Amino acid sequence: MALQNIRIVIVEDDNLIRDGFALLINSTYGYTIVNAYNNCEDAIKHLPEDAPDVVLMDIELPGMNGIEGIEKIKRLRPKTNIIVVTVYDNDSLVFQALCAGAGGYLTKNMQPARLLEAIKDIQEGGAPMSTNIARMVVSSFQKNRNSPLTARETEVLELLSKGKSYSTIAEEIFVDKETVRTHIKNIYWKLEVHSKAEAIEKALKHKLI
Amino acid sequence: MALQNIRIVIVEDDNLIRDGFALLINSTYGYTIVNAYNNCEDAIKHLPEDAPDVVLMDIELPGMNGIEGIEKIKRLRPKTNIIVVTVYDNDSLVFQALCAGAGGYLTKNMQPARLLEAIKDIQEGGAPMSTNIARMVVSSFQKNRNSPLTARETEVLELLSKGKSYSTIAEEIFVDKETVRTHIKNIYWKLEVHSKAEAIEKALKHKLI
DNA sequence: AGAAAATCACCCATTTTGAGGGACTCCGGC
DNA sequence: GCCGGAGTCCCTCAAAATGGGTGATTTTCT
Repeated sequence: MALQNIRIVIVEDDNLIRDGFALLINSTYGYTIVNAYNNCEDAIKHLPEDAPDVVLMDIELPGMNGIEGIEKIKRLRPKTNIIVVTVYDNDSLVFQALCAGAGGYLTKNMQPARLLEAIKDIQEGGAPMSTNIARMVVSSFQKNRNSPLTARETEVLELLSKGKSYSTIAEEIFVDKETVRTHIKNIYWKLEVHSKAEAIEKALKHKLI
Repeated sequence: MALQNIRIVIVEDDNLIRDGFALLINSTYGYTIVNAYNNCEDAIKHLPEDAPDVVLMDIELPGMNGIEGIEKIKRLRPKTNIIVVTVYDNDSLVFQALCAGAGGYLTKNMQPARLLEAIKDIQEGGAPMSTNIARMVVSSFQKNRNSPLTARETEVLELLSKGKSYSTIAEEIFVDKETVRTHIKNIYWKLEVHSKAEAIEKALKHKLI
């Protein structure tokens, strides 16, 4: 079988970490660091020549940050697999990175060997994540189990959040428009809001829908 | 250090698979199968006595299906960790299961040892997933990179999808209401729709927002 | 039996929406 | 230097949607 050599680019501003990763990866058969940068701008400039299969991307960087970097790289070479490697594990950054196009997310407290596994995993169609990141991602799907809203109210609010009008909602759940109005009035009262936008905002924030 | 014995319940209607899992797990130190059922109803009935830390749940089951089962179990014992183990890997089922409260999702083509890893992982705050499932989950965050909409139009549509009115959107992005109206007219033209609800529906479907 | 949930009704004023026109900048690519 | 896309703003019009108030009946579950 032909050797499939995985071409890897590192973007990381800490020299020690960058060189450490490079050494580890280069000394592994089948993995090659084609280049290592300390900022996104340079990495993007050399993207055509480097032609990486995988980019290991830090988030906090001088100049363009990692999130923007991910976006630009994915726009220029959509097939590039990007794994974020960072110390940050707060919700906002993780979801921003994934939305921008990251295919994996590791926090720097991993064992070095995990890095190699992750590269292999993402090349095989996986999405390598540190345990805490995976949990955050999965949790993001789950609703609040202590919603003040009834099942029907939740259903109505969900349809409302899809931009549907009272009349459309009424048709879809086979009740009168007046009933929908009553449900919405009760929703507003329970959520202590006075408009559709406020209700949706609060519902999303508390994961009621 | 005190032995931490993980209490596990299996819900799986295939006798062969169920007994296989049970044998594997019971023969591993620190893991105990407290009970194994071939349907959700029985598992839920015995939930208080079984007091499982982890439930391994199949999806296709006689009677109540796995999704409903997950919901009920999480409602009764929210701290129970549920791992779905199934042959199905289509988007809809995966997201339904995660929304219902599953904390992990494995497809049955795994190596048996993966099951033990997964149980350990979920007990330690992770979210074990098969590679293809992880990729599906991560992909669900990513937007279509070939949107027909401009950046501004996307921004407007995003705000519209949060239930905001033209005037509110105008205020938030510091332009005139008339400008918002123009953007929305262009959005409708590009998406070939004639209302807010249709636009949002189409945008969500094609992951434009 | 009582409470919570779900259903429908009617009033009113205001805001929002969708569709049709037209017009003016600013900027990047050719 | 010109063209076109993107973004901005303006006007009119009629229909639809929204939010608030008040009240009432039925169903469901405990």
